Amino acid sequence: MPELPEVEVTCRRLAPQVTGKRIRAAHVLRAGTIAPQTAAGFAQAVSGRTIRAVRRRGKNIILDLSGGYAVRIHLRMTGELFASEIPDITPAVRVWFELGGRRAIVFRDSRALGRISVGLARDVEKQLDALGPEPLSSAFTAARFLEQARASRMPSKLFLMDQTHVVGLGNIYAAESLWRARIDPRKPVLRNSPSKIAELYRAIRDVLRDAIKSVTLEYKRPGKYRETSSFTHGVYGKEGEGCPRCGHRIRRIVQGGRSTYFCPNCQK
DNA sequence: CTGCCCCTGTAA
DNA sequence: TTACAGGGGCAG
Repeated sequence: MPELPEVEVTCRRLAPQVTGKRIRAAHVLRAGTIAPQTAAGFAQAVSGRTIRAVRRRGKNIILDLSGGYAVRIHLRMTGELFASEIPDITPAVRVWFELGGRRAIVFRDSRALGRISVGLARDVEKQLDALGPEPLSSAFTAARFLEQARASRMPSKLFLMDQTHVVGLGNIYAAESLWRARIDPRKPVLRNSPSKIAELYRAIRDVLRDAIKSVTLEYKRPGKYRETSSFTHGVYGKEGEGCPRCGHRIRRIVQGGRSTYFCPNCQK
């Protein structure tokens, strides 16, 4: 599920339901989900605190708590975070936060790769400062992006995904951004011309904004689950199909151990 | 850079 | 049975 657009929409939908609520208790059903502290230490640290804000930084969800604490949640591959009534404990429920009035926040994660931690807000902030700029904020400028791109020999796709040059892009939206900018994902990023990098900069922002819109619509249908959003993919998952732009067969390769889809004809 | 690991579910 | 999965940390 989660790249920046999905995490953003998760936060937007959670925030109005839990901001201002007090955490009565945290129930950790799988100890490994909490790191680096212990399950008991985590429950102890968050219990009794009030949720002041819900926000996103990259693919992380931050719950700002009273008393100068913050919870950091990373959904990884299959995590989901949502407000609900006291939940049924299905096997994928890893952690849930008991609020007042029979309300709860549930962290469900079938693969159990997601991670939750708590810390002093200033320490959490320090960790987040190590991440690159938010792509839809004013901190992410074309000039900064160009400067970073010209200094890296990484393949263009891995450059987009490593969360230090820009945050929030994962396997799908990195591939889609490159497709829109017509850049070969294997090409060392510094070998792209400045105008190509400028196109990529625009593509990243366009792709993410479009995806947030799609995911927002998707999540609005109550009770309906869908594996993918209505975001129209140009290449992702389309090995062997025709490129929507030029009709050439879309290829699948492996980079950094993960699938990359691209059009070898129009991505140069 | 590649490979391994963390985990589980689902499809080929 | 194997491959693969919208992530990321780490060792070599």
